[in-house]
Amino acid sequence: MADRNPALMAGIPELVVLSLLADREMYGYEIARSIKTVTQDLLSVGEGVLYPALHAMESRRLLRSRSIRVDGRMRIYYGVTARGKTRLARLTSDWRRMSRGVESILGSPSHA
Amino acid sequence: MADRNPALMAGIPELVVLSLLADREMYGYEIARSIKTVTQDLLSVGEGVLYPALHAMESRRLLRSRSIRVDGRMRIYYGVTARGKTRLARLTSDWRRMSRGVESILGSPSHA
DNA sequence: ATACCATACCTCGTGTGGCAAGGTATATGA
DNA sequence: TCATATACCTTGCCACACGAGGTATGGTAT
Repeated sequence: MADRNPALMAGIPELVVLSLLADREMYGYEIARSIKTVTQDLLSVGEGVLYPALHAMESRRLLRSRSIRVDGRMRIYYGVTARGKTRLARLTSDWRRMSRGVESILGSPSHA
Repeated sequence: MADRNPALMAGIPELVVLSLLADREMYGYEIARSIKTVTQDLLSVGEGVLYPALHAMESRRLLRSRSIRVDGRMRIYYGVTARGKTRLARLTSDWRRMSRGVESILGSPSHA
């Protein structure tokens, strides 16, 4: 995992967390591992970023949570609310727009 | 132009400015306009972001500048240094990695 | 018993960096 | 004379990623 460009990561945790949870409920630790495995280590969201993000998203009503005790360990499962789905759609749109914009500059030496 | 997502824009100005200037020298005001036209309004970097960014990049020796007086108005042309080219390569690589990572999550409901 | 690691949650302090809102000044056209 | 485009600039605020640390449990190896 060569990366670590904090600036480029801004806004990404919210987007990928919403996207993952839209598919199924997950708990924090699981989300962190999922991001690594699904992206094949292209992305990684540390716990110092993930947990505060989850709390912020819950307080903004994008997520709801429920605590479950499994094998003596506590897990907090998160799911996406209706508001969260709307937010996901918006973020996805913003991301694609941005991404296309960047690619249009990276991929075009004007050669004029 | 649809609205802005400040978080997702983080790191982008440095990348696109380096990319544009790698092609040819430009001055600040021109860069701002170019970003809009080249991306067809997908991206926009305001002057409150651009000028501080240019100064920061110059002090980090990624850019060099020269002032020229044209039609009574001053213009400060910026060009990319060798260090800047290295930085551009790095940022481009980081961006593509990140972008692929995000797409791999957005484009894959696990359905498992 | 005693390490040790994986699981599973958490917070705090620091630094980077986008952004709006302001400012200065010149040339041009109405 | 007034507005608009050009062309530069700074300040203050705030969002956010990150590393480094902390708590606690269960299983496994020594």
